[in-house]
Amino acid sequence: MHRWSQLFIPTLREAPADAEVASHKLLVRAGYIRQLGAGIYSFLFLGNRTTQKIMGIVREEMDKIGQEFYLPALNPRGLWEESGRWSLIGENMFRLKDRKGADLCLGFTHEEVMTDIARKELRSYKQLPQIWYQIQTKFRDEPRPKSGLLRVRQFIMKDAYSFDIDAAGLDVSYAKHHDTYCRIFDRCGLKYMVIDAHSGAMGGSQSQEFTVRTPAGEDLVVSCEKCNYAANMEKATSRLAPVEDLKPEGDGAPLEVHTPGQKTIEDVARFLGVSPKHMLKTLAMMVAGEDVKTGKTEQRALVLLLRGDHQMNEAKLSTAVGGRETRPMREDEMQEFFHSPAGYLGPLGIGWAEDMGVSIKPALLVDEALEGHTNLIGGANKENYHVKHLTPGGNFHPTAYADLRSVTAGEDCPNCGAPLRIDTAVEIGHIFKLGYKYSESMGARVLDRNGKEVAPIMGSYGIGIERILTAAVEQSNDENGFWLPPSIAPFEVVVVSTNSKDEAVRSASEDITRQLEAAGFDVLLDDRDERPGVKFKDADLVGIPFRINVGKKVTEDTVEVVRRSTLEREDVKISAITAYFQKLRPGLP
RNA sequence: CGGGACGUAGCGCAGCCUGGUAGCGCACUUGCUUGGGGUGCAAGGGGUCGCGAGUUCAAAUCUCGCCGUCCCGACCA
Repeated sequence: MHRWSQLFIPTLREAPADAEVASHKLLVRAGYIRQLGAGIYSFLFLGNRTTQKIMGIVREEMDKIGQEFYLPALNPRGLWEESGRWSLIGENMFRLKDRKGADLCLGFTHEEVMTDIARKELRSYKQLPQIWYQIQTKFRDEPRPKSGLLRVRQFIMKDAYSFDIDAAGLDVSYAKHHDTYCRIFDRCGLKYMVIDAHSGAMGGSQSQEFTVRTPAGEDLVVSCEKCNYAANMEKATSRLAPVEDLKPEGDGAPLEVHTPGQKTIEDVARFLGVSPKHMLKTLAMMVAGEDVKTGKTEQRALVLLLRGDHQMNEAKLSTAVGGRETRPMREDEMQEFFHSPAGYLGPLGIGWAEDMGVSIKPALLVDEALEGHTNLIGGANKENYHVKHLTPGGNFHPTAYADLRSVTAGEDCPNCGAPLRIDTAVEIGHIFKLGYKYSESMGARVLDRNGKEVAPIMGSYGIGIERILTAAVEQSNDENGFWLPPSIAPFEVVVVSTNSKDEAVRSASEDITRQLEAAGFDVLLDDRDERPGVKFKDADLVGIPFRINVGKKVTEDTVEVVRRSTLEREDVKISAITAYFQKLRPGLP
């Protein structure tokens, strides 16, 4: 029997001053966690119980599709050099040296280790598919740990890796994970969204994130109220309201107009009496590229055109340039390439590259929203002048069209046309078709049906264990505390003995606890010699979804059941208490 | 890494400007009291004032350096 009086549950009346988000404040106050350093937390009794329950659910569901491994956190440098990530990841990886001076790192994820096992052991398509997973601690030297458990440097992650003989197989493995993740998060009682995600510069064809809406989140999620469209900001698109192009003046040839001192889009639009929608936003960038002949890294000029009222999205730009690094062009570089001051750049009169391949000519990327539009207004590449009648594909020729803009709230859903909303959210899971990146670079090969050597195709799939807890707390809290879904709460029921001096109350509390435990419930008995008010406050704080108040009414065989989420109270006969909770199962809210 | 703030008892804070006995609330210990929403009274315990140098007769307080934590930004396979 779990007696509060014998346990270590250090609740606090006040939250630490440096806690900002609700989950951080409450998990500390409820005695779940204590901070050891920036982004490093200890889990105490209640916190550990909860993460164990979460891991239990994850394990049960993952075991239906895969096999659990236990892998080293300490990894030798060589392995990570093979995949290229030793240098690619940079400062975000914890590195150390052993006594002999050999370089090691602490596992960031486990693609390398899993692929190493695969390449040493897998020989034939007959051994595929394989799904291997682990639930272990990951280390990341985050530049800025923050928000309690949301962004930390050491955390538990369930990560899984699939190996298939072909893309069709990967589709199956991916779908299995998708369904398993839905079951896991359903069982954890979370209200989550599955969103299309940016696959990153690492390649990979498909990727979805499982996210939970909360103001504490760091991801921006675009979602449709009507249909199930949802996507990461880095990936989201929208249907734009039609824009009627400006009518050409005269013969429609490019026409310079004097715009003295008008630099910003808004200034110029107002000055000329047009909407920013008819303006071109011109962004000059430098992009890192490699010279084919010399192999040297060099900078290349890149100009982006967006509609005047649109915002450029860096992740989309990164995708458009194949993951190469970009940065804004400096003023002196603008002079060099365009002989134009900032604020007056435009696409006319410049020899743009014909394709995105290596070329010494600057590239012109035009946002898809501008495709087909005519008579736009942009800079004239000279101070105090803009140009009317600019038409992409007409009087200037883009190197390519690409999706470069960020969606804004209220634009139309690309599926159904209903308005889109934008929320912050916490990422709790991510599934990812990796492709051949690791199997190729690390030399994993199996023989296919025809005896031909091929690289297996991989997927990787992660779940942040603590983030499930954090998201659940963020989702269900008030100023007095929080309540967890029964499936992941440290206890399902707390029995509050309101008067420890009253023998009838005391023994009834014990009986009820014993009964419920016998029926398989996780019960915490608050038998402390405290005033009822103190116990009620603590019970409200610590995340347990149900409370039984045992008080004066024991003489009438009655106790009070309080549902933490709604604070609804209900009198229940002691003799019927087990049946009462059994009826709530398994669909406890 | 850039900008800002903070570091005094377990937690929350005052004291610092203007140098001189380290203080308050909660928590903790003991006794009494109370017993359905952090009960009341009384008596106690607990501090290298983040660390190190310097200035001074004297430093929590002034100066310099370091360390740590938080917030904004950059970053985020």
